[in-house]
This record gives sequence, structure tokens and C-alpha cells, in this order.
Amino acid sequence: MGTKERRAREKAARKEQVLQAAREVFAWKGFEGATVEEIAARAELSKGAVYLYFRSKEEIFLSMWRSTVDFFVEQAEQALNLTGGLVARFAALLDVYIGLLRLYPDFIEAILNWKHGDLKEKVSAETYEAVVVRCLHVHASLLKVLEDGMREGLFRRVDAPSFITMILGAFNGVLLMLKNPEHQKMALRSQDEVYSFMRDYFLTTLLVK
Amino acid sequence: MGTKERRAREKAARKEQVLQAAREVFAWKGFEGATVEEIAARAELSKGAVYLYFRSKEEIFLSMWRSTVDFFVEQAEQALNLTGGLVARFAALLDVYIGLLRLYPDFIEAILNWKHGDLKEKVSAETYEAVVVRCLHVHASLLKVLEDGMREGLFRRVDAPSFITMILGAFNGVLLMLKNPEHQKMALRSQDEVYSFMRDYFLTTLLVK
Amino acid sequence: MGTKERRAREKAARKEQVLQAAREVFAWKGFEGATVEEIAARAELSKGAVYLYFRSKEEIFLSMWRSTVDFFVEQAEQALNLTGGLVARFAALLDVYIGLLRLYPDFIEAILNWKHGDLKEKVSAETYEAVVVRCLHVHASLLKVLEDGMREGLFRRVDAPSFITMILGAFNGVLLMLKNPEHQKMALRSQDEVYSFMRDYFLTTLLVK
Amino acid sequence: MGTKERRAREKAARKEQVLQAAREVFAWKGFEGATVEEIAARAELSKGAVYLYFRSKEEIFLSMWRSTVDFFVEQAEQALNLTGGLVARFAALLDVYIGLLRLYPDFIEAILNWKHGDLKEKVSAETYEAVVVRCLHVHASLLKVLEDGMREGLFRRVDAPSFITMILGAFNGVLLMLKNPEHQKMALRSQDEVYSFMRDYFLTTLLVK
DNA sequence: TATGAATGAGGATTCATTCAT
DNA sequence: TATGAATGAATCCTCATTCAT
Repeated sequence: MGTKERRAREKAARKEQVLQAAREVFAWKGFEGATVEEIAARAELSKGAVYLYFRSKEEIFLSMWRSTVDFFVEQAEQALNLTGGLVARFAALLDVYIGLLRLYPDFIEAILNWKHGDLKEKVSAETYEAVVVRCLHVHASLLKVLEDGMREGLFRRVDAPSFITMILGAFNGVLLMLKNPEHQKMALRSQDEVYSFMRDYFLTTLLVK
Repeated sequence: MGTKERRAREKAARKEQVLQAAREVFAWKGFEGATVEEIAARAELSKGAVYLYFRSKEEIFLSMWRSTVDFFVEQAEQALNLTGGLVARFAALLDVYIGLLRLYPDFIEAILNWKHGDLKEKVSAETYEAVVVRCLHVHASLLKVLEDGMREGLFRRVDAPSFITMILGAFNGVLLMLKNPEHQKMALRSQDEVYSFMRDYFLTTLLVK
Repeated sequence: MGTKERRAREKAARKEQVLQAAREVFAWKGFEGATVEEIAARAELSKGAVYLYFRSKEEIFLSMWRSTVDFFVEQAEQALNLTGGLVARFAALLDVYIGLLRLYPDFIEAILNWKHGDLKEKVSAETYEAVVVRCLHVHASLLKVLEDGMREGLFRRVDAPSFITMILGAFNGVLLMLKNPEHQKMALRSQDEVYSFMRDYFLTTLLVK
Repeated sequence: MGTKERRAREKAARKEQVLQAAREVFAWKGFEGATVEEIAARAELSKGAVYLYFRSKEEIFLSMWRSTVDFFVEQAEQALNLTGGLVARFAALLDVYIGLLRLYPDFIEAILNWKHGDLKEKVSAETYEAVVVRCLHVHASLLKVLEDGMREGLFRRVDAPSFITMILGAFNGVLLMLKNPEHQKMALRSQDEVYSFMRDYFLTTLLVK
């Protein structure tokens, strides 16, 4: 029935509304610093209403993480479907990740900083699994391109899993360093400059001369 | 006067005592999770006494950070005084940092995760400045070796500040990724394996063939 | 009009439906622990619908109490109509009450445990009065049998109102004691054993030798 | 040292202060209805201070229970040490219990009504055990007198554990019935009248003619 | 210098009840 | 009549910091 559909649509819209508000608040304050009260206010809802859509603060956070990874995965798929060689595709993947870091730097910082106890009781298994599956997917995609490239003799032979961990860690770590106000005062290069540098460095050094 | 000296010595000892305890507690629980109560208990002091030596929880934390960087700087100096070429010295610096990550992984994680508001009121300017100065020093040391190496034609020409940020960020980022329980489930390599890989990778790719 | 009747019938049916669900939920969780949400779900109705039939959670509870007493009164009437002497009838009344305690132990526990503020605003006068009237009725029935028995010289002469209060209190009190988990660990006899014992004890001691 | 002793004394006094306040609040509102805030206010302390002395609301409650049973046990000992026959001693025990019901009717009502989940995390094992042990002690005392009396041929032979459960249940149950405002309107006898009646009834019927 | 008792603001979560549709 | 989304008051507990002794 039309009513049911509308309800479902509205429900989804409200969830999105909360998620939108949450992304901002989490980005500003981090997970610990954010309060459900503030998220609700920002979503123009009551505190109670938020709990109609999400089981807990943790579930809100994880849902956002999920949608963020979804966003990345989607763009990554496009990058992988590019015509062009493996090198171009690998570069495209890096660019997608860099784009993500540029788009949601604060929220990704919040993710990296998130510390939590047992989520079993706080978070629906579905949301949790969704995040884990998507992250695995990202790793797998990167791994595949890398190994293909090595097999074809385009890339220098390295331990692929280590290499991927290094790359992701490097981008994340730089994000964190440069976002930290204390670090900022020491930094001699802007985030963008460092990201560009890293992109070039990893690509150049990976290619067989 | 002798008394004064003794007093000063005792005060320093007490501070050290608190710092020692704090390092453990912060490492286990992170900044938010740690309580002054627990730090005091572990230092075998009363809560009130802790506040005789430190203005706030934040100041304790920052003091620890300071002493950690001190520790690094000290070892770095030794590495830099090594006879041997610039390459060996650069490698030694990396090893010192890796050693630090292995020695205090949890505490460094806590540092990386630290999110704070305005420290002006919470922290004495002296402590704050000390940390910043020391961190700058570390950067400067790395920068110098790197630039010397490039000038001598040993290292490939890269943007040194970016390179340093990348390296430090990479090690930090990998630490964080691999410590995160969610990430751990995806990780295919151990922390040590990845650190070794990174050491080799950065050294190899930096050297002029 | 037929429609009106049907409406009335349906309304009664719905109320019964809610009451049925409520009895289970209150029995499991007690008054405080039960939620209107759960009652509604169990009655396959929406929360809002429940409030069409009952003014408040308290009114649901009181209605259940009323229907429980109704149930008892009905059975008590049958017991009283038994041919057989006053002794048999008194015994039958006890058995009816014991039967009730066995049938709805948890719900009766919930009734006994119910603590509430002012009901005036929460409960319709009608429901409230109904419960009081019915409870009075039960008392009156017991009282009559007892007094008749004493007049006929079958029962020992005792203060009938006190005796009745004692008996009802005793059964209720034992129910409560034996349902309490802490008490259970101390109890040496099962509920049924104690009920049987009490039935015998009261009957035996009441009878003139 | 004097200071230490004073501290200990003051600590005990404060605990007692909280307990005193708590007894009143719990008596008025029951366990669920009482708030820690109100208890604290009544004890002229801050909310936080209450938690210096008690781990949780549950622990406050259980501590009160404990002290109540202590009070009873103490008086029961005196009753048992009375010269006079077993009958007098049994009567004295009943009187002690009746005295308790008269002294703390509301609080004992709160105990009887207390419903709780798992206490393991909320309550110190010591407090918990203390209550259980004391309650067992009360049961054992009653049991012993009763069995002694039966052995000596003073009391009618009955199943002692059932009898005790019945008696305690009866007094508790009557307390509950007569305290309930709804029940009160139906009651034809006062609490005291019923207690007296029960005392006589149980004693009379227990004695061998 | 040291103690530890006291404070009180702060926050996640629940749930009876209302109301627009 | 029926729905279920929305509300918001209510409550337990934590912990950094202060202060009388």
C-alpha cells in the first residue's frame, strides 16, 4: 500500500537525517565527545526519537562507518572498471582513498580513534558484519590489483599484504598527524601536499624501472 | 641549601613515580578510560597528592608524552653519533622509532588517539612547549639526515618534509590499524612483519640505485 | 442497532485480547518491569490502540486484577453451592484459593507487589470500584461460611475477620516468600507442600474436636 | 593513630547516616520508587558521596536489610535466653517478629516487594552473604525451638519447616495486605488486632491440649 | 606535603503517553 | 478505530577537581 511505502521512505529519510547530523557531531567532537543529545538536536529530533532508529550511540557510529565504506567501495568499483592498465587502476584506487580522506577527514579521524568495549550488546550484528565485510572487500580489491600487477611484471615484487597495510596505514597516519593541533604546528607541508607526495612516491617506487 | 636540593630531588622522584604509573594506566585504558584515581593508586599516592605535582589529567598525559619523546631523542642522538654512513644512520633512526613503537605501543596509541579541547587552562605552558619543542627536534634530526643524504647523492631526491611526515605517519598509522580489534581480524601480517617490511621498503626505495 | 452491538462485542473482545496479553507480561515482569509496548505487541495491537481501551498502564493492571477476582468469585460460588456440610464448603473455598495461587502465581505476586501512588487520575472510578467490590465479596463469602460454622458449633469460636485476614495473608505471604529467589535458597519445603500443610493445619485447628 | 580511628568512626557514622536516610525513603517509596538523589539529599550529602559508601542502590538496600535482620537476630537471642519453658520462648520469638513488623512495617514491605535481577555485579558478595546467613539463622532458631517443643511433647507434631514457613509467611502476608491502600478499605480489623489474633491462634493451636 | 571525603555536572537510555494521519 | 512516530522527563552512576584537616 501507498501508506506503507511512504512510511518506509520517511523512516529511511529520518535515519539519513540522524546519520547526517551524527556525521557532523562525531567529526567535531569524536565518538566520546559527541552526545546523543547534540546529535538529536542537530537532526531536529528528540533524544528519544533517535533511539527509534538506532539501538545505541555505538550503532549510530557504526552505521556511519558503514555508509562511509559503502561510499568508498562504490567509487572504488568505478575506478577498477576503468579502461587503462593496472597502473592506472591502482593510481585511481589511491585517488579514491585520498578523495575520501579529503571529504571526511574528521569523521575518518573519529573512526581511527574509536575505542570500544564489547559491541555485541550495543550494536546489531547486521550493522557490525556489514562494516567488517565492506572493509575486507576494500582490502581484497587492493590486493588483487597489486598481485595482478606483480604477476604481469608491471610492479616490483613485494609482500602484497604488508604493502597494502603500509599504504593504508600511511594515509591514515598522516591524516591523524596533520589533524592533531599539536602536530600541525610542526608540520611543514599541508595535508594535500603530503597526500600528493605519497601518491607519487608509492606509485613511482612500485613500478618496475 | 641542601634541604632545598633534597626537596627538589624528592619532588622530581614523586613526579617520576606518578608518570610511571600513568604510563601504564594510559596504555591500558587510553586517555578517556584512565582515571586519576587509578593512576594515584598505582603510584601509591593519594588522588590529592597527584594534583600537587600535576595541574590536571591532561598535564599528566602531556608530561608522559614529553618523557616519551625525550626517551626517543636520547636514543636518536646515539644513533646519529654512530660512525657509519648516512644510510646506516638513517636506518638506525628508523630502528629507534620502531623500537619505540614496540616498547610502548599502547601508550603511543593513546597519544595518537588523544582528542582534546583547549589545553591552555589545563596544562602549564612549560610542559606544552616542551613537547612541541621535542617533537620539532625529532623532525629536524630526520630532516637533516635526509637532506644530507640527498646532497651527497646517496638518497633519491624527494621533498624531505613530506617524506618524513609520510614515514612517521606510516608507522603510526600501521600501529593504529593493527591494534584495532576490527582491523586485526582483517590483517594478514603481524605488526612486526609489517614494520620490517616498511623499514626495507623505505630504505630500498630511498637509495639511489 | 445490530451494528452497535457488534461494535460493543468487538470492543469487549479487544479488551479481553489485551488483558490476556497483559496477564502474561505482568506475570513475567511484574508491574514495573512490564512495558505497554510489550503488552501491545503480544496482543497484536499497536501501542496507540491499547490506549483506546485502557486509560493507562495502571488501568490495564487493575482490570486484570478485577478479572482475576471475578474468576475466583465464580469458582467460589460453585464451591459454596456444593452439597455437603460447612466444613466441606470451607475446605472447598480454600482449595479454590489454592488453585488460584497455583494457576496464576506470578500474576498474584505482581498484585501483591504492586506499589502505586494516587490512582485517581490514572484509573477509571468504575474499574477501581469493581475491584474493591469484588474483593469485599470474597471476604464476605469466607466470613459467612466461617460464622455459620461457628454458629452451628462446627468451628471453634474465633474472631472471624481476623481469621480470614490471617488465612489469606498466610497464603499470599507464603507465595511471596517461596517465589523470592533469596528465600528459595533457604526453603526446605516446596510451595505445594506448604500449601497442603496449611490447608490441613487451618482446617484441623478450626474444627471443634 | 588517633586520626585513623576518627576517620573510621566518621566513615561508619556517615554510612549509618545514609542508611538512616535510605530506610525512610525506601519505606515511603519502595525500592523502585526511591531515588539515590532523594536518599542523598535526606542524608544531607551529595549524590556522589553516597557512592563512596555504597556500590549501588541495591547495595544500600541490602545493607539495610542486613541491619534489620541483625536487629531481629539480636532480640531473638535475648528471647531465646529467657528462662521459662519452650512455650514462653516460642511466644517471645513471635513477639520479637511482631515487634519488628510494627517497628519497620514499610521497610519490611519494601523488602518483601523487592524484585531484582542479578545482584552479583551490583552488590558486594559480603553484604549479600551476610543477609542470607542471617536469614538462615532466623529460620534455624525457630526450627530448633519448634522441634525441641515437639520432642518434649509440648507442641503438637507438625512438619516443622512447613510450619515455620507458614507462620512467617502469614505475618508477612498480613502486613502486605493491610498496608495496601486498597486492602485497607476492606479490612475489618487493624494490623495490631490481627497480629494479636495470629499470635494467640498459632500458640493455642500448637500446644498439645 | 599529604590525605581522602565531598562535590556536582554530565550523559546514555527507557518508556508512558500523545497525536497527526 | 487504528497506527506508530515523537516526545521528554526521569534516573543511575562516574570522575575530575577541590578543600578542610
